[in-house]
Amino acid sequence: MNYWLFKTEPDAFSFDDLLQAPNQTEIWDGVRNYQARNLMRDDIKKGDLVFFYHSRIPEPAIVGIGKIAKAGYPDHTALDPNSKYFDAKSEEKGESRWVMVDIKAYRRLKRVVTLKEVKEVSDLAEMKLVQKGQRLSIQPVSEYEWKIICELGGVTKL
DNA sequence: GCCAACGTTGGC
DNA sequence: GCCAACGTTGGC
Repeated sequence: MNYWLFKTEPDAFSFDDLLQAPNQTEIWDGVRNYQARNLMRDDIKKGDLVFFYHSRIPEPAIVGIGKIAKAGYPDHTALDPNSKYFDAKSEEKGESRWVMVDIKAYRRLKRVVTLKEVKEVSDLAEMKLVQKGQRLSIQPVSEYEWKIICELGGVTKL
């Protein structure tokens, strides 16, 4: 079992949107960064748990937990000329060079854990989230960090 | 293969 | 909305 953190701008797609999706499951498409893609392709497995992080808002925060419902598979939006995620290079090749996963809502945190709080906890100082210049939209989270944040979020039992 | 120009991310 | 930090692109 591995743990991850996915960033999203809630104006575009929020944890509430995931809760309201059919079967509370949605494709995680549109990732166009090689590092993030490689994590989805190689390391993210069905059943892994994911912190849902809301970025680019006045108080960025971890708000919920999702579970990987389907491991990495080709992101077909790269081949769809009508998609905002269309990728000409994938089309040239005839196959998508990008990867997506399916994620299912699992648990809302009882309390959101803000970026500010994460920065204040010395045991979380190593988290990618709080490293300077870290923009990766999909990040690994250690089991230790996972537990601390669950505790801060009021989630004691998964 | 270098690197300037450009585009994106995301906290503030 | 600004802008620093990054990632990608493409001419050479």
